Amino acid sequence: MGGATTIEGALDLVRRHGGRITSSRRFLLRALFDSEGHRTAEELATEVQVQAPDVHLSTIYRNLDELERLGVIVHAHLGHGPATYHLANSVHGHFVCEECGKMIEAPDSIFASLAKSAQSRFGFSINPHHFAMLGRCRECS
Amino acid sequence: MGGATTIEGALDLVRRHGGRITSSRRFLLRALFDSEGHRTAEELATEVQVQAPDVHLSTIYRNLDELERLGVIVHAHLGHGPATYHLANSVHGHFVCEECGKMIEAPDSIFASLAKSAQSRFGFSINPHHFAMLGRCRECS
DNA sequence: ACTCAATTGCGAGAGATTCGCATTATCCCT
DNA sequence: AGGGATAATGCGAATCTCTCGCAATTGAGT
Repeated sequence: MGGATTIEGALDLVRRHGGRITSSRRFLLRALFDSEGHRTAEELATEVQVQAPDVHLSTIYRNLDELERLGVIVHAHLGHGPATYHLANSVHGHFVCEECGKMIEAPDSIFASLAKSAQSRFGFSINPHHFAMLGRCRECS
Repeated sequence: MGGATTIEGALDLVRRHGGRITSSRRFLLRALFDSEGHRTAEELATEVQVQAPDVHLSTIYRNLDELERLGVIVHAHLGHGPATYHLANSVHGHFVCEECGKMIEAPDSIFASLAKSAQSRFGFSINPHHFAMLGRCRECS
């Protein structure tokens, strides 16, 4: 939610918040919209640099931060490595096997009853997207 | 489970696995057993160094790793900062407010129905202790 | 005591991310 | 179109957390 469903929509959002449209932003958004994958800042930088070799990794980080503040993307931690980024309009939970690293994307509905108990027991509204739920996949159990 | 309920029990476990009883291990275990808190490696090092100033941070990390392999302690990630360590015999889930940082410890039972759905839908056995569940606490909602 | 392997202290290194700063580029206003 | 304010960039250095290599030390069985 929040977010934007197209590159131009995202750029509009940037503009409306006093930001400027730069080519690194355009390239980064293109990389992000290109696939629904979970990619690290480094991977995104590599993709952007195919078209614009001078875009620096620190610029990627700064733009990722800004796009996250604007609600266009979110980042998630799937394990001990670097964070991964993806579009905010396809948020979901993550189950990651501690043994083999396999990742399963889960619809929010699977967290519904946890959300309810956390709310009634602690007044806490969960956001199940940010950190993965670890465990063992079928094969590794 | 796994674990050990006393310092001497933990040291026995170390010994039985071919490890040696050193004073830094004893001091570290004392710090860990001293309180049920969630403490970072750095905090534990500071505590240990009150009694034994020469114990190096890297020694703390190595001993924490070993104690975790033996099942005496576990580490959890409660946010973007450093990992926190605590005794394995008091594992629990963590709800952390994204706004104010407040942390709530939750009994495993609250994850029971999520565990059941993850198992039946994906054959996945969850371990809800490692990464915190983010969200908003009552005050910040 | 003696020996051998486990452990330690120390500093350097690695991985991910952030920061400072001078330079460049975008956008708004004539 | 031209100019000025300021957002954004490139670059390297710094930060934070944790890991590693290595020589020196120490614990524990004989």
